[in-house]
Amino acid sequence: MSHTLGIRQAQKQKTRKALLDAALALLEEQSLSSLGLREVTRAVGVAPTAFYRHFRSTADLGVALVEEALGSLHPMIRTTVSATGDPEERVARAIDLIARHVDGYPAHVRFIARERHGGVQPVREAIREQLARFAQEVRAELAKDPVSRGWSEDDLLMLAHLYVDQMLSTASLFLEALEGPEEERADRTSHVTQLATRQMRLIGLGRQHWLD
Amino acid sequence: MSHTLGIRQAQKQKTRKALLDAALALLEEQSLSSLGLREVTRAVGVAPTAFYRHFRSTADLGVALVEEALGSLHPMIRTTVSATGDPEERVARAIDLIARHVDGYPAHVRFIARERHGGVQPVREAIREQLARFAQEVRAELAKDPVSRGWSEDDLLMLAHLYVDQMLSTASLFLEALEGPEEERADRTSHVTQLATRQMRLIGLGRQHWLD
DNA sequence: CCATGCAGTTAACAACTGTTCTCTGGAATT
DNA sequence: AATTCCAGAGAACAGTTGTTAACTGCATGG
Repeated sequence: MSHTLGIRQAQKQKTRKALLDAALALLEEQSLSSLGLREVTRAVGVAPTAFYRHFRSTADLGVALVEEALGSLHPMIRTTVSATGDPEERVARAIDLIARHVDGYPAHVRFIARERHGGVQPVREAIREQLARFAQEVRAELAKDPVSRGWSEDDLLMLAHLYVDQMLSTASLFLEALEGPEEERADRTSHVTQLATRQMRLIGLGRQHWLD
Repeated sequence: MSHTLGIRQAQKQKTRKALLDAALALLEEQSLSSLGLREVTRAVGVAPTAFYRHFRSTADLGVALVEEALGSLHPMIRTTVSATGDPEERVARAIDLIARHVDGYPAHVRFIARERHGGVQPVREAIREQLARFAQEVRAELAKDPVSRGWSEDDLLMLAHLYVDQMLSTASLFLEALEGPEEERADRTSHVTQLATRQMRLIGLGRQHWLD
C-alpha cells in the first residue's frame, strides 16, 4: 500500500523530479561529465544551492537517472523474451517493443547509450549492474524454452549477454533514426527494423545449432 | 615518397602530437564534452592560445583523435577477418588480435567506446563513418569466403555490422579487465576471451545455416 | 499553539573557462 | 642579407563554475 506523504515531502519530490527532467533534457547535447549543477538549477528555476538538498553531485544525479531509465524496465524485458509464439513472430514482437520504447523515452535511451562507457565511473558502474541484471533475467527466460535443453548455465548467460547488447545496439539505431530529419524518419526506422530482424534471426539460427 | 618537412613544420607537428597525447590521457577520466582547451595546453606546458594554431576547438581535436585511433586500423581489420584457416582457428586469431590491440592502445579504445555515443556530434559522426568503412571492408572480406555463396549484398553487410559491433563490445570488455586490479587481470582477461569466443562461434553457426 | 525541522534563498568566494588582441623570436623565402 | 611569415607567449576580458555560510518562511510533530 502507498503511504500518502505530507505536502512537504511531496513538494521535495516534485523539485527532485524537475531536476532530473531538466538534467535529462540538457544531456541530449552533452555528456554527464560536463553537466554543471548550476546549469541544471538554472533550467529548473531554482537556486544553485537547492541542488544539494537532493544530490551530492551531478554524478549522484546521474546514478539516480540510471535507476529511472532502467529500473522500471525489468517487467518489460521479461515479456519481450518470453517464449510464446513461433520464433519469427517473437523476433518481430521484441523489435517492435524496442522501437516503441525508444519512441516513448528517447532521452532515457540516449542517456544510457551515452553514459554506459561515459566519463563518470559511478554511473558506468550503475549501468553495468542493471544490464547484468537484465542478462540474468533474459537467461532465466531463455532457460524455459525447450530449445535450451542441454545448454550449460554459462552458455545461456553468454547468449543472454549477446541479446542484451543486440537490444541496446538496436535501440541506439532507432534513436538515430528518430533524431534525423522528419522526412527520412519512416524510411530509416523501417530500415533499422529490417536490419535488426535479420541479425536477431541469425543469432536465433546459431542458437538452434549450438549443440551440433 | 615522403617530403622531409622543414624544422618549422616538424616542430609544429611535434606540439600537435603533444596536444593529442595530452588530451587522450585526460580523457581517461572524463568525456570530450567536458575537456577544456586550457586543461590540454596546461598539460603540455604551452600557452592556451597556442591551441588555436592546431585546432579550432576541442571538438575539432576529437575528430583528429578519431583519425588517429581508427584510421590506421584498416589493414588490421582485413587480416583479422581474412578467410584462411579453419573457422575455429579464425575466431581465436581474431580475438587474440583484439586483445593485443587493446593492450597496446588502451586509451584509443576507451576514447572510441566513450565518444561513439558521446556528447559531441562531429566526433560521433566521424566514428560512425569509420565504423561504416570497417563494416564495408569486413563485408568485402566475407564475400570472398565460399560460405557466402548465395548471400545477398544486404545480408553480407548485415552480418558485417554484427561482427563490427561484436568486436567493439569485446574490446570494451578487455579494456575493463585491463583497468581492474592487477591480480584479477589474468582471470578476467581469459574469461572475456572465453565469452567472446563462444559468441563469435554462435554467430558463425548462424551464418552457416543462414540459407536453410 | 508553539517549537522544531528543513526545502529553498541570498550573497559572496576564489578559481576557472574560451576568446580577443598585441607582441616576439626565429625559420623560411627572396 | 633583408624581408616576410607564423608558432607560440603574454595579458586582459567577461562570464562561468562548485561550495561555503547565514538566512527565511512554512509544514510538521509534540
